[in-house]
Amino acid sequence: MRRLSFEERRSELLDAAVRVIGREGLAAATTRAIVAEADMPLGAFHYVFASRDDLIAAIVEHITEQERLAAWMDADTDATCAEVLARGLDAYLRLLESEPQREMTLLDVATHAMRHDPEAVQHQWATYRAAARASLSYAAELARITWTRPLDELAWSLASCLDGLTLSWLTTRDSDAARRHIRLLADAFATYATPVKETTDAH
Amino acid sequence: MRRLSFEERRSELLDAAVRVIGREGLAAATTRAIVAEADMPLGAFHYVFASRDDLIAAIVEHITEQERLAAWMDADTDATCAEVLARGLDAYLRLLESEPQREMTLLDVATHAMRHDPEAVQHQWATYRAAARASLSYAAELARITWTRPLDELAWSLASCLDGLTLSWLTTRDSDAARRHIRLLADAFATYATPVKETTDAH
DNA sequence: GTCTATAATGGGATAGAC
DNA sequence: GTCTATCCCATTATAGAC
Repeated sequence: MRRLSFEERRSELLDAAVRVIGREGLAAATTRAIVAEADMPLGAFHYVFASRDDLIAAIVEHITEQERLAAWMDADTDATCAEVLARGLDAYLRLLESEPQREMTLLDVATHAMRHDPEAVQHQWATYRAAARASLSYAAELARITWTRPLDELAWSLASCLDGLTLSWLTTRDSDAARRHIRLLADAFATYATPVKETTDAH
Repeated sequence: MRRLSFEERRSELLDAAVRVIGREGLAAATTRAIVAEADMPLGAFHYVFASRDDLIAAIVEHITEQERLAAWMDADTDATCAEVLARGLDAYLRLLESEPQREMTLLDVATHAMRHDPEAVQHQWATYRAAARASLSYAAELARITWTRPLDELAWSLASCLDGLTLSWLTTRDSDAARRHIRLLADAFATYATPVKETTDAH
């Protein structure tokens, strides 16, 4: 029918697979379901991917490229460190609430890859950690503070807390409790902030 | 061959299923693989379970009965609140390190059940939260403190942090970072502790 | 290059002999 | 009650027509 380049086909199949997994889970993402979602004939699948396993491996990398902390902090006002962090975490929670399938897809693929491709998972989580690190740096800038503990350590902790927030919200769907938890987390991290000397503030 | 009661059979099949899922993941836990693990003929499966879905649903409940915080805190010394908590969290981490399959099984089953039986997952996480609550109460007793925030709120947060610790350790396998994170968590929760007046200490 | 038709496998469930 | 043999379906992968 229509003529697609290798890359277009690959990309459409990956997107279709992500949609199917989001709706019905990894187990339901058969080659048939994926090509149906992408509106291609079954045979087209193997133009691009050697096997179903091959596609699933590709999904791990495909997902990693997406930023988890996309809509993070806003440079709004003169907020305290805890407020800046709480706002950032709340933005993440709102993303989670609006697109829970996104993170469920992530969990599905991650649990699969933990067994079949551990290195890919470690790489994926390293990406999250880097994002957490960047967010902490940015928060420090906004709140005009510096961190009193190594940024890498705090980033590991923040990434871990985000994992926990994700899993516990997905399982309980208790948004009020999640928001109370966010306040607690923000306060906890703010403990490791100290005001930076302003240049305009010198004596 | 040998004659087993309904309950014995059921229990052996569930245990076998948990072992298979632990080793190879939920997708690999076919009826054939499970009965092979339990050393039963294929037909025996349907003596007990109407279908494979039926067994998977039963696994969720079966797992929930197991305590996640089994080996928690020891009543050892006159420790501070943060120390008691850190020791408890460290005990959990050691359990995780020694039996990672246990938690991977849990994740596999939970992600499956999130789509197919959300209520069962909420029930499972409610159990974890109750265990977290009990642990916080016990820690308060050991460290002779009371909590300055509602116990239920702190329990939700602790359970969430445990979820995060689990997921981030499983994905990174970085035990050193996990232990640094545990110190941070213990300090954060200790923030909400205040010394209780001792009865021997009155006036 | 594209797609249909089919081979080959593996799985859930069950019938029916013992 | 127990287990073997089998049915039937869904799946992956491919061969081969267009």
